[in-house]
This record gives sequence, C-alpha cells and structure tokens, in this order.
Amino acid sequence: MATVSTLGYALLCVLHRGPLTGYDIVRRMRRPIGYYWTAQQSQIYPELARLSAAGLIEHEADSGPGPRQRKTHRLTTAGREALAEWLVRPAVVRPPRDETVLRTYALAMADPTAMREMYLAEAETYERQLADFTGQHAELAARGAGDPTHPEFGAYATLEFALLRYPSRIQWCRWLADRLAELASRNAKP
Amino acid sequence: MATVSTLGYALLCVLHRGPLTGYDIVRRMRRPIGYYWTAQQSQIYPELARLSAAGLIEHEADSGPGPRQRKTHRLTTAGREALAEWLVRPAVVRPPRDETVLRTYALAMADPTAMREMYLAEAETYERQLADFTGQHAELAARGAGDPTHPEFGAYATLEFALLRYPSRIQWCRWLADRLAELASRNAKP
DNA sequence: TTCGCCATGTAAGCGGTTACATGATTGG
DNA sequence: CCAATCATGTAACCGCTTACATGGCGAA
Repeated sequence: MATVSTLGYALLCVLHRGPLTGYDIVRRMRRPIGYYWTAQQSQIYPELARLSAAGLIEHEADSGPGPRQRKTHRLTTAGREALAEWLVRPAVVRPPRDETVLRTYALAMADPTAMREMYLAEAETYERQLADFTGQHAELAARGAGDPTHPEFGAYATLEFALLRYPSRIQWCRWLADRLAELASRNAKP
Repeated sequence: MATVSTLGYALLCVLHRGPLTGYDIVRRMRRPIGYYWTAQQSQIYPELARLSAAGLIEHEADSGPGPRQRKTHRLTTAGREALAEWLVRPAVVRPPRDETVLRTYALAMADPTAMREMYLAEAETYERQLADFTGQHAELAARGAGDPTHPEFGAYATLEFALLRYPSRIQWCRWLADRLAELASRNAKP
C-alpha cells in the first residue's frame, strides 16, 4: 500500500466536508485561511491523481468550460478511514522556520533605526491578518461553530489558534521596536 | 554577484559573534535553541563553501583529529556588510506549515477520545520545551542580556519570543482536549 | 573493544516554488 | 477588445531530509 504524504492528507482534509473540483481545492489551498497549510496547483493536480490511484478519492467528470473535463472529487470509504487514522497519529513536531526570528538572533549587526522599521512593518502586516481572522472567527461563531458538535468546529478551532498566536507576535515585534528605539537614541547622544 | 540563500544568511548569523568550526556550526543548527532555524550537516558544509567562494567568510585550517583538516570560519568585512543589509530588508512572510493545525481542520472525522490524547501529548511536549527555554532565558537574563546593548541581546530576544508563543500553544491544545472530552462524554450517554 | 564524539564531506530522493501551456466564458 | 476567472495540467529548479563514507581520540 502506497504511503500518503502530508500534502495528500491535506487534500483529504479539504475534502472532508464534501466533494470539490480540483480548482476549488486550489483556491482553498492558495492562502492559509485559518488552517495552517498551503499548496500550489502544480502540486495539487498530481497529488489528486495519486490519491485516486490509491483509492482514497474518486471523481465524476463533466465537460467544463475549458479544453479539459472538470472533475469533482470526493472521499471514498478507504479515504475517510485513512484520514481518521492519520488524524490521531502522534504528531511529528518539525522545527519551525521563521526568518524574522533568525534575523533577531544577529540584530546586533544591523542599523537599529532601519531594523526598527522592519519590525514595525511586520507588526502591521500581522495586524491586518489578525483583523481578517477575527472577522472570520466572528462569522463562524455566529453560525454556532463554537460548539464541538457543529460540522465547522474544526475551522473555528484553527481560527481560535490564530487569535491566540497573532497578538503575541505583534506584541513581540513592538517590544523589539521599542528596545531598538532606545538603542538608536542612546547612540545619537552619547 | 551570487545571491545568498536564507540558509547562507543563517550561517552568517551563527558566525556573527565570532569564528567557529564547521562542526560547531552543525551542532548549533541541529536543534533550534531559541532562534528559529535548523539545518543538517549535509546542507551546511556545501553552503560554507559557497559563502567562502562569494567572499563572505574566510577560514584558517589546522590538522584536526580526523582524516580531514579542521577549518575555523569567520565573517569577512563583505560578509558583515551582506548580513547587515539582509537583516533590515522587508521580511518575506511565508505561510506557516503546521501539521497539528491542519489536522484540527478535519477533527470531526476522528475518534474524539484518541484525538484528545494526541493534543494532550503535544501539550506535554511543548511544556518540556518551554521549561528548557525558560531556563536558558533566565541564564541570559542573569548575564545582563536583557539590555539591548548586551552582545547576547539577540539570543535573549528570540527566547523572549518562545516564552510568549509556547504558553498560548499549550493553552490551545488543552482547550481542544477539553472540548473533545465533552464530545466523548456526550456520545457515551445520549 | 566497543561506543560515542570530533570533524568533514557526498549522493539520492522528495517536496515545494516558479513558470509555462491551453482554451472557454463573463464583465468592463 | 482586453482582462479576469474557471479549469486542468507539465517542466525546471531549488532546498531539505536521510543515508552513506572516512577515521582518529578518549572513556566505559
């Protein structure tokens, strides 16, 4: 039996609430709205073919608008079972890669004023994303997704995670900006 | 002029406080103690050669214990300049990849009791790491690294980030475990 | 004497990013 | 008429992981 990659399970996850066309999946994986994974279409189409060959998904084809057929994919029973088994496997915690935190390690080598601008710009980026997530979270909450029995509780819980994580990131960026402002003013008038 | 990869800048970062041998660098990049980047030795040695060819680092060789010479690498003036320039460049925010959050999106498909165990195990893993980081943070603070002018302030600031981030992650895991416990008990006695 | 550490390197393979390719429909 | 959207796919490249390879030294 062929082993399924994390990308494969990600696609099974996206399909867990019902059938979607390949293009629908591509749109949902383009930016991480709530759940933390992305994929490009060049990855998605071959992976759908692999999942299909492994019998985890199946599809109906109709004549779409373009030169090729449109395929609507859905989980098979085997797919649902494989997903359920993967969900509860002990998670392999991969070390995070964060370029900004890496930079911070060597911040003594940078110009404090320019580095401060960088942190402030990043804080603003994260604040915009947080506003977006807060809106989505509120929408889901209004639909009752805060209840664990609600079918969208999973999406709600991923947004809950973002709402915990982003404010602390923003707080950290601003804290560093303040420390760098101190440094710059001390350098200016010694 | 050859462009430098993020890995290349990571190595420049590790060298910013003074010369190190390749093996020293390998040890520091093996696990992310504080700053968020890792690399394997199979990546590091070729990258050191590239940085050397680009004139950003230089090395002295002596006869080490093994069959090959031991090289002690240090930043050149060009290397220090390249690092300083990179540090303040607007950061490219890559979408995070987090398998656990991905799983959460489809948690409705899993057995609640087994999924609960998974979150609790993860919370414990993160708690152990947090204890480690807290210890390192305290050591640095005792050495005065909390002051922005201290040469180790960069390392202190990355740990500060971990100390903000990990507790919220643990809190989220436990919150989900509680929701899944509710679900399991409701399923048991309907 | 066997195991772990110091110390440097190479090779194979997978996963992800960027770019290319085709073509119909809908809206400005 | 042009641009965006729907819709599916391929190709080249880069970065990362896993595994292999060599060999001296000190400790159990």
